Amino acid sequence: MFIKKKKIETVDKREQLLKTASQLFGEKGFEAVSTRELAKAADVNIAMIAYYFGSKEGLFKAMIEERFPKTVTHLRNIQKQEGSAWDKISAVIDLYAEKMMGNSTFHKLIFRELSLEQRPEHRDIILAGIEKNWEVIKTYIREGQECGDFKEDLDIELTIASVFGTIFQLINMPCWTIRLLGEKDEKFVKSEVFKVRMKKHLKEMMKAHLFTKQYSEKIHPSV
Amino acid sequence: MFIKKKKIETVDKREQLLKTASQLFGEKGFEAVSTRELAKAADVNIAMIAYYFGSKEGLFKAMIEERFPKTVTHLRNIQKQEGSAWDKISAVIDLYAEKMMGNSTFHKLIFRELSLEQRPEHRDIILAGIEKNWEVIKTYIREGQECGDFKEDLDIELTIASVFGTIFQLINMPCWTIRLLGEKDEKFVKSEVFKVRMKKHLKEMMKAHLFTKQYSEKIHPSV
DNA sequence: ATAAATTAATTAAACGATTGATTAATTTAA
DNA sequence: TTAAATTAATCAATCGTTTAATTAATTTAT
Repeated sequence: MFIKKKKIETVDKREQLLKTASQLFGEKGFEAVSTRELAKAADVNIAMIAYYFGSKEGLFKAMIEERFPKTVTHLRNIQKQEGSAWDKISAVIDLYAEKMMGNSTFHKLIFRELSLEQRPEHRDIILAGIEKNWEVIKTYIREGQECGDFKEDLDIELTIASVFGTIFQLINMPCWTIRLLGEKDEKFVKSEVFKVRMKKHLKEMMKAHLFTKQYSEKIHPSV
Repeated sequence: MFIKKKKIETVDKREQLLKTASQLFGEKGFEAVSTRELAKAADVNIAMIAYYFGSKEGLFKAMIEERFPKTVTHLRNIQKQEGSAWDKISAVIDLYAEKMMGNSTFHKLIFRELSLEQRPEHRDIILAGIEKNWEVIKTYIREGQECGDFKEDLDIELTIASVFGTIFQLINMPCWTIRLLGEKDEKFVKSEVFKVRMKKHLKEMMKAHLFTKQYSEKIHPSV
């Protein structure tokens, strides 16, 4: 009943629906967006939601599954490149800063879904996509520990939570962030200036947190 | 039509509504909770929502305004106590860890509201309540800088974002946290064990981040 | 190659259910 | 006795979904 043969010349209304859903659900939340509003914004007839996705819920699920960023590939590419453990952590910070700033409405939606006790099935899909990434990041931290650069007694999991939490807090609540920074326009949170500042802070904080005192003295010799 | 004389002996149904609203809105989100479900869970007639709060929206707003934690008083109490700048930062971490863990459904709701582009009026109420707190925390960090304990070139605002972001990430997305930590039960996120672990991580990270290398050597002399 | 048959895509209209809100009547307390 | 508190019933509006009809594209048969 669903996917069959395909017309080749018409505008892809399925894709329009996915795009609009990501935008509106991200801004307003799943329940706050009606199918009528969504269809109108996507310039598509309401019935196309059922036609392509079965239901509003089905559209939401498809959107998560199809739009979920395949970050694990990028993370593993970092491994292949030469460089110290710190270089890899630094690259991880860059990667997530770029990904989450470049797709902030989608990430709002993802994390909001994780904070809700609705739709546990969706939470499982999301978490399955994220979990693999943590293992790669853990590898890099352990690598730094094994070569003696990083502290032995780190709480690796909560360190990861701090990196994600910082980016999430800043990106997903723009109104919070601009008030904290004394800015006027919420667009600042999407600016290059802010991205550079966020990366700098995270790297400096993580440097201080991860490196042993010995290493810290090596690269920052005291007077 | 709204607040008038008050019975003294009857169960306070207004309070029941506020309590239930905080719980259900926190778990499911504002739009996902119907007035009927809410009234039933509060064991109260639907019409009481309009009677006491005018509307569902009014209940939500009243709940935010009346239940919003008055943290700024506790923060200023920290100032009064004797102790180094670090002692104060440490007390701030303890305070927020306790507050947010002790009232996690409410905080879910607050932060979710900030991530939405709905109801800007509510965002303003929330932010007005938070903003004052930041100023107090900034004072403590500057105090540490002035006495030479803390680094001069800190990004104070983003440091605050890291503390909030870490706690928020861990508390408000329990399913995320237990997957990261390899735990089975979401109740772990509410446990004393976890609270201690979170505080320890945050304090160690902030110590490394805030203190100058000189100070770090003083309290952690190298071999 | 072309007409007929078939299937996919799209539409406007309507479905029953549920939504938040309100009514008018009743109970409760002062 | 009077005003506050509470109730069951009902309101119009909107919800997600479905229908039945139509158009557009593709396949099949000639």
